[in-house]
Amino acid sequence: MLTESSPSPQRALELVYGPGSGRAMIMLLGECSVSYQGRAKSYLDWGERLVIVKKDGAVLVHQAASREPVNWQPPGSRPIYQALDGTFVIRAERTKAREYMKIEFRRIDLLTLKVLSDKAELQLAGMEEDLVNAIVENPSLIEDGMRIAEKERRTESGSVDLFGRDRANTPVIVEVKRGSPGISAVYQLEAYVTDFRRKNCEAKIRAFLVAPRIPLMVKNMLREKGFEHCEITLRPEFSDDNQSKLAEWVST
Amino acid sequence: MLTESSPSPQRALELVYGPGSGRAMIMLLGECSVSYQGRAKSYLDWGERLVIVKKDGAVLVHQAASREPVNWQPPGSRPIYQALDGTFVIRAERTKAREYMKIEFRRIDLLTLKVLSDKAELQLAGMEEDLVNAIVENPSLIEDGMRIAEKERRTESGSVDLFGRDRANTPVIVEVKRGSPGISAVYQLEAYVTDFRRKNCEAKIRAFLVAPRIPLMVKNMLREKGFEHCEITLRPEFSDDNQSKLAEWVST
DNA sequence: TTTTCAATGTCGGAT
DNA sequence: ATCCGACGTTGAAAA
Repeated sequence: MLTESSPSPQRALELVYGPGSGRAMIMLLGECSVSYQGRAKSYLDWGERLVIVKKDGAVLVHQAASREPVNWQPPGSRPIYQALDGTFVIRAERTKAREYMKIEFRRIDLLTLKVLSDKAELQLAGMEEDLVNAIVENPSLIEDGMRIAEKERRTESGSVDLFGRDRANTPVIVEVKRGSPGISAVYQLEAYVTDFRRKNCEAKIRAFLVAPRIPLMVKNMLREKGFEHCEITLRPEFSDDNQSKLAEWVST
Repeated sequence: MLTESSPSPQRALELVYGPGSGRAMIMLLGECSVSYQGRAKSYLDWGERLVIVKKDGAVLVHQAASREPVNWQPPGSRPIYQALDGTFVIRAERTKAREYMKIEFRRIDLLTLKVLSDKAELQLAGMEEDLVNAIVENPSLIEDGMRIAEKERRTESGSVDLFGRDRANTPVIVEVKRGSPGISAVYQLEAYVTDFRRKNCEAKIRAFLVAPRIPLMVKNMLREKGFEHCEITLRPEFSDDNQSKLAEWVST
């Protein structure tokens, strides 16, 4: 790790182009301004911020508040550094999307470089796919006698998460949302139902919207269109050996 | 600014609870593991990362790559710090959503605190609203003779960006997207058109989807449903005195 | 507070 | 490469 307080622009240049800097994460604390042009255009006047340059070309400008960077460049940019007129400049260009960002530091309080050694990958549970899989394994969560025939059925009017048949062998489509579904989920169901009826000359089809919680407005729309809904909440759990990690988490 | 290399957990505790720490941004570089439970559940095994704690309660865990933090807590959490068994622990709980995150450091390479002085706000141009306004000012961008009567018309079947009439006085609705629109944009148009026809007993209505670029599949769906589309790209520009900043940007 | 929708969304997977 | 949909989306504005 390499860290230095109040480096001059020249000194900063030496550091960011020094040995091993290509694989290092670079952090700068200081007073800067930021210009961006690409899909949109922005300008951020002088102020103190934290700038992070990652080895994959991601560049983040963080202000004192908010989870989101105020300016950024996604991975894939190629940052270059310059010392100009007593300022330290970072330019990051994304060739793929023709997007440019320029960060100008007129004061650097702290410059840090560190190669991060990190082989771990995030283990994550509780996403929409987990809920879909739970229903596939136990279709009676939706209704007794339900059978799931297909997952991720894609058609020209979009994709539906589950396709199956109920006890009476009536076709059933199921749209699953892990969060609070909006009106668009109803549109999606409706579009698929319309498409199905036209294609299969089959008048009868049932449509379910499954989510942990469904807003009243959405429920009303569903009822109005003759669709059904089903509120299912799953406690997020890791599937297998990660259970040990889970146990650890709960205990502490 | 306060920065220290390889502080002990006890020393780190003194620093993060020291004077002025409440308003400071806290940055930690070191080896940590992260557990999260809330809307989902996750575990991230030991590895070297950058952790940022902001004054608004936002907590970010950044790995060596990607624009996104691997774990985080949104603004509003209240982080607490502990020194336990030779480790330094950050716990951040979001009361509102009942979400918990625990970060455990078994080695801290660098701990930095800094109060960021930053009064600037981002100036941004090129959003969807700018495209909508451009069409309002010059409706012929869509079609000759077009008149816009209403902006942001919201109904129970959703909202449509623009409402107007064409040369023949036929009602026209326009949905505007600044990015590449998905199928859901077509659903939205269709829902509105259906609603309009039912409510107004007026058979004729035209529907436009406007975007810089429209995927083929979406175009096909539009054609199939009798809707129209229009590809418009606007160069993002600041509206007024910010032009000076723009000029500066272009010149450098 | 809840709902709704945009975002320089980002990201991953499938075609 | 484009397209498509999920995301612990986040964030802001309106009801």
